Amino acid sequence: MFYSISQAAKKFNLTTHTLRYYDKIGLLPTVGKSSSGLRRFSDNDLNCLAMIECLKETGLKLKEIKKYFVLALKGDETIDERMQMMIDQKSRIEQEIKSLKQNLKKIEFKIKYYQTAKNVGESNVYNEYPQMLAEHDKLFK
Amino acid sequence: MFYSISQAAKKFNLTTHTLRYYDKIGLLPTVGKSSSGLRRFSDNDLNCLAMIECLKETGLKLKEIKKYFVLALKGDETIDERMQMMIDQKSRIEQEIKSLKQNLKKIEFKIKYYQTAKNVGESNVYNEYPQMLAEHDKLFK
DNA sequence: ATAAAATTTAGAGTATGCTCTAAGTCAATA
DNA sequence: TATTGACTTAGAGCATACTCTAAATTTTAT
Repeated sequence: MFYSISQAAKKFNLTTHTLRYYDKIGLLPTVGKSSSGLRRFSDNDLNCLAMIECLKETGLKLKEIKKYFVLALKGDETIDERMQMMIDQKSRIEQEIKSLKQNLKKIEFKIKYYQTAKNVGESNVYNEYPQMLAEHDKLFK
Repeated sequence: MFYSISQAAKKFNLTTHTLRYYDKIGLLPTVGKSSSGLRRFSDNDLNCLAMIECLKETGLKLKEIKKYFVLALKGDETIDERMQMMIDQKSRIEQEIKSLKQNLKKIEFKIKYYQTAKNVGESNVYNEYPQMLAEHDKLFK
């Protein structure tokens, strides 16, 4: 089963422009062409796209993603290297989740701060509420 | 207490170039200048920088961060708007953490897949292990 | 057969966030 | 006093990831 570029784009909420751009930079090395030059996306190409989207969403640069697929194309002797890329990516994601959780706490404090400020009717809560100030310092310093 | 641009940069692991850039785009509206034109970062300015870093790390664009500080400068009548910005940002962060956790699972599957492939001594594990294929489909489709 | 819709290419343009350079000014020290 | 180092500005350049255009070709529908 083959898909046109717009069918493939639709499946991943991308534009055809984006898919052609990915092809151009070598991110889709297995996508074929029909006799008249139209791109034909196979099921395997769609699996690649799913992986591209996954890696993109976790912050991997397109250059790195390309490196991954180029390695995959080389065959079994690159398994170790590809596995190491995924292990590295795993720890980057874990670190990112950790960082987001910490920053979420700061944002939640800000919301609480604004609620207090609204109740008190003034925004200069820091001076009035030493306890809040202490909490602020703990979070932001 | 005041800090030079390089002292401020050091505290936040930024370059002086970056701080001047932030100043230029209006992200540091309260930073003053000495009589001879040198920037003077107050403790409050450093607090702003801490908030800028927090918002940056959670993916907010500099334009939005600027909007936040411009609102803060306007005073109490913008508290509601600023609080809404933080509430919106909170849900974006929560969504982002969710997405990262899902993608982490996919990466972890890939690692497991490579380990299996290594044990079996071939990379075409999908055909040999229908169970793994099913797991792959569940994660990637 | 023909018109409309989809595809192709090369290449230009855009948005974001820096990053660096050049030329000059200012402050501290030997 | 001279030099070193930090600072200033304007503005150019860079990396990433698209995004769009134009002109030509192909496919699909009537």
